[in-house]
Amino acid sequence: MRFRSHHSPELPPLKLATWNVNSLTVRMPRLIEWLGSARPDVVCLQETKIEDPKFPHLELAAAGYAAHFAGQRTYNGVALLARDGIGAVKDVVRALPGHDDPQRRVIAATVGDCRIIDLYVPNGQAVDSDKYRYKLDWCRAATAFIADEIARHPRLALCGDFNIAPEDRDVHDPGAWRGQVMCSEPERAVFRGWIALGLEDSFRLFEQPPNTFSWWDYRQLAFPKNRGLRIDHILLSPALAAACTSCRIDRNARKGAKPSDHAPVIAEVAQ
DNA sequence: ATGGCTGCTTTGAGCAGA
Repeated sequence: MRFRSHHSPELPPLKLATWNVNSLTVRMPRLIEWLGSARPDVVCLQETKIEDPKFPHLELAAAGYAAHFAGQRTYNGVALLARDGIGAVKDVVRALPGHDDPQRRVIAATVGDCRIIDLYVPNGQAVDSDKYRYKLDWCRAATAFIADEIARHPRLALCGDFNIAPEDRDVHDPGAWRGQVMCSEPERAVFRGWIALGLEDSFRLFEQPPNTFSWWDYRQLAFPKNRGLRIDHILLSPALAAACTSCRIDRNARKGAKPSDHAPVIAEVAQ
């Protein structure tokens, strides 16, 4: 038998993206435009802030994407978009098993031959707050879920707004942020714990410009001054990491009128 | 200097985000 590469050179790479849109209702025009220009195959959205019956799935279908979602009024809410023709979407999970929680922060599904997990990790507000304890408890439940998913799906991508800046180089001013929420040692230990499950941070597989971030505060001209954090991530299982050809943050999507405070992260995986 | 934007709320000043 003739040698055959695992990857098919005739197929374009699979394009995975994650984006906290901070209200899908407000961001729909920008999302539709961005889908048309970036043409991702799979998109994980966070902070949709919309109830399932009101989810704009018809508009997304018209743009060429099938949508699956787990939403609620006002806060939180996640969605998973799959470009038409990329493969069937199966085995959708809309909550952390065994974790009783009214907040809609997770959706997972198999898209084609890849397992996709979309997380909206709690913000945590401040390290001395109840919300911080909720964040760490939620992350503990997420860790068990992720481990179980990895065991059953070798081709897996863990995407989302983690609300964790994993290292000081992911922070515009590490001194000011030291020990603060999103940078505290217990949160960074959670991130390292997910890496320890065998995942790789796709962003760090490649040379990156210094001071590349995915979130900037709306206030104080933080974006033009590039005072941001890298808190949105795409982690890949070994099978996908080995085939990953790029990862970048689409800073342009943070520009212009009515932006989300987050920019999308996009990773490409050879098929 | 503890604010500063933005989105949401049975519509208003308060919460939450990060």
